[in-house]
Amino acid sequence: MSTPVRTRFAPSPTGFFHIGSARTALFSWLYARHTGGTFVLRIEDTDKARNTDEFLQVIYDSLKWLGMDWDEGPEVGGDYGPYLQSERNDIYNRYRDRLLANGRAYEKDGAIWLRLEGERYTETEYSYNNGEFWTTTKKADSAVEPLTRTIEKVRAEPMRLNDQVRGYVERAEDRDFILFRANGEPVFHFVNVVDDIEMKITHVIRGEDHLSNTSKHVEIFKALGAPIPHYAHIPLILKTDGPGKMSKRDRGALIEEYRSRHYLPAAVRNYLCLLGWTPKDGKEMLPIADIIAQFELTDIHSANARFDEKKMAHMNQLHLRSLNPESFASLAAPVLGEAGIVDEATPEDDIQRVLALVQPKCVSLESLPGFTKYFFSEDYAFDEAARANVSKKADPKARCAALIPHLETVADFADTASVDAAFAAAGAAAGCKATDFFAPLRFAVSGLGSGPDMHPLLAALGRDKVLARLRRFSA
RNA sequence: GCCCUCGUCGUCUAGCCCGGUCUAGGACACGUCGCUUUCACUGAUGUAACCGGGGUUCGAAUCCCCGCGAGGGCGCCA
Repeated sequence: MSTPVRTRFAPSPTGFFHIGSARTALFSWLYARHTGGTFVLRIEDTDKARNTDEFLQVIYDSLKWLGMDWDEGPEVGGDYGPYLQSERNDIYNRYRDRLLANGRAYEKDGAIWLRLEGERYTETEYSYNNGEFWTTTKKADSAVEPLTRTIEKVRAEPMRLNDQVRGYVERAEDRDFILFRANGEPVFHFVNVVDDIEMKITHVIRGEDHLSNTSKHVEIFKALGAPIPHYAHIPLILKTDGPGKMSKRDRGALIEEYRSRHYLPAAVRNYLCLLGWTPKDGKEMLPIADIIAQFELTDIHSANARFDEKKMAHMNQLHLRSLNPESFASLAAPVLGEAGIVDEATPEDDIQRVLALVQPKCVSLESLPGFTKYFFSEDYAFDEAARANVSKKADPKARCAALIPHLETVADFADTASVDAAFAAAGAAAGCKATDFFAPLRFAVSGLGSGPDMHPLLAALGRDKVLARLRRFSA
């Protein structure tokens, strides 16, 4: 191993934390952890008009929530700070002066431009529609007189990038571009490269939407005489349906949402890994240590992936099930408290017992309040879909009414043999299977179509509650 | 318009680099069935894909070319 790996995540605080940003951060973080390198967080807040402290906080919180700790950056410091671009103007000016001095930059219209090296020629651009200029050699057959302008172009040496994900990519810039705006502020391309140089970043891992920009960045590195880092352009996350990449407005696009819906961060992280990368051993659900151990940039896919909310939910369910009962309870109890299902007066033992009972059937913490309310209250709702389902085979009220006398003979509902006998007797009397009582019974006592296994459910609710609810329901 | 990238079940993907073991495997979703004690659980099972056309080859999902499709970039936004 030559130089130690340094990766970075460089978000700009202009909106909430997007799922695509989260995955970009994740891959950078994973690679740093895999190689024993350093993960740097740098905030690209050069666009003052769009940045807010609130969004900055969202970035920090989301990264922490997903378990991505940064070795250098805001809050933790480091040798190459400051880590907020808004505080690095002296550095940018120094690099600008260097380019001005070595002739690779010049001033025009008050802005600073990078001078490309190569043969120069002029070309006419035509605009036929909305004023955007597209270079073309032949005129379109439009009735309207086109706008025209003459621009200077350059036949520059193309960059030949050996991208870790995509292999060799060739692309040439063909015109000088802006480094500093007329108002004196540096643009993204420039600060991004300068910071990567200053922070000694060895691997730039970012979305494919930057692939075409990379030729600009390489030109800046070369003009500055700095070594070019390794690049890995990862695929984009597309909308579940419809065209284009996922945007902030799409459902499920914001990390905040999963947090507020009580998704397990480990599950979200695990799912994000699966979008664009596959574990070698074929196992999808993996602890983070295994992912870190296996993660290689060259295994990242090159095709874009569509976001699938259902698979994400499934991952969450798998992670939920795999929690030991103590962990599950410590996460679930606050959710019940927040939903008002339990309060300080609720005996801790009751809560623990219900959670232990329910964990094997639980699909999400989000659904847990509705899934457990009937344990703690007589005021539980009856699910209409479940009612329709239960009513298909037989009238649930009649079934429950038929069951009551048999259950009354059972003294203790924890006595499974007696409970079984009661079901058998009821079945014999009604001319149906013992299990035919289950669905109506469950619906009567819980208002739901599913829940814990029948024996433990009856035992947990107890004889009095079960019979009272049955009587009320069948009346 | 120009440039870059990508193209295996509805979705995420394995296989592709090093052609035959692929009548293309897994997962999610969906359908069916079982568990003579049910269900959002669990087990089994089914439907379903190599974008199209040429070429190379005894043989192509795998290599080459051309189409087509998808995504991205082309800002004094980041």
